[in-house]
Amino acid sequence: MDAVDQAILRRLQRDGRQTNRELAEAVGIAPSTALERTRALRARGVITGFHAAVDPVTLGRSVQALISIRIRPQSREAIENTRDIMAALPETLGVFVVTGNEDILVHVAVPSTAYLRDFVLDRLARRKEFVDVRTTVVFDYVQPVEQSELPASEDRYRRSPYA
Amino acid sequence: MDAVDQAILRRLQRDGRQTNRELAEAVGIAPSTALERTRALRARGVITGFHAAVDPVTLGRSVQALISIRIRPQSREAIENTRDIMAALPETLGVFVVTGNEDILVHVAVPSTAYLRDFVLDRLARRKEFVDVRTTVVFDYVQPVEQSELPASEDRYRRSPYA
DNA sequence: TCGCTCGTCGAATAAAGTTCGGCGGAGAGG
DNA sequence: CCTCTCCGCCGAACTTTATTCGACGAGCGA
Repeated sequence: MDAVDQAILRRLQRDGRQTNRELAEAVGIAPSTALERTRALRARGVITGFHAAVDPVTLGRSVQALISIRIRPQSREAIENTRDIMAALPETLGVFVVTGNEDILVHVAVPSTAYLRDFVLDRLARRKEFVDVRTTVVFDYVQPVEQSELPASEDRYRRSPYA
Repeated sequence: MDAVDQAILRRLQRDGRQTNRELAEAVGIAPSTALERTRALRARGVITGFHAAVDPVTLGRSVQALISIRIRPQSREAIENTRDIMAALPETLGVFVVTGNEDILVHVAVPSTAYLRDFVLDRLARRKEFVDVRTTVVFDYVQPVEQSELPASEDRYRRSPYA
């Protein structure tokens, strides 16, 4: 993970479809080397895949929400099952398994608040293992286009630069 | 947005780097048509971009958290500023602007719990416009590889199939 | 200093993206 | 019911790109 790898990672997060030549020139190496570097990043598991980003609004899903769910019994099996079931729903954008009062947080995108109400009341609140379901409307959700390197580095790696 | 467009969207979300020929064959159209369809999806804003997905753990960021922040004064300006500042931090994976007790939810990935503590205490809790900061550890975060179409369709579009 | 190793390079080859003229089906108007 | 028009689809030609692979050279250990 030298500076070149970081530059490649940064650029591929911004645009995963730029040509290999373009990428190579931008980071200052030969195309064949860029190809090899990118392959290595994939092989090492740093890059897990390339995906098209879709705008939910253009698909008629303009309402987003975060749904907190408290699950009882609080067993590994129950929570992992719920996580997978929620992730498989077409409404779901993401699922967090969290500490705190609630066990799971589900990020969904739906067409309307009426749809959201029916979804929550008919699909979630009815389940008896969900002892508490709380819904929060999401006004805005932004994701950085790139997941940059942390300021801490070298010998201070894994430690905080804010201490 | 016919069935072919949906198939293209589904496949490109799974793998944004498959060849156009492969995509064309899979959805049953000519490569030139697949290219035109994909272009149209981009032009219409359905596809907003192509991005490499990066695994935070391989970059030494194995701890994830959700940080709830209550902001006062609760002005549009203060909240939008905070949203943008948080999104620009290297630790940040995503920012939600939400209803409820808190105003903003920040999803971060950091190297350790010690790093998280310093980040929260030194970078966030010190700000006087943040009147409440609560941190929740994320055990697991999963995202569906594809954002599928909702069951409701045709004349029932925008309405819930669960009513 | 010598020899080994590994990353890099660049040219050759294979494969893919891209363009564009023409074809054909669907729908509107007569 | 017929005909005209329009639009999307197709496929071959062309351009650009990805990919392979043998060789070079810097860095390092012996």
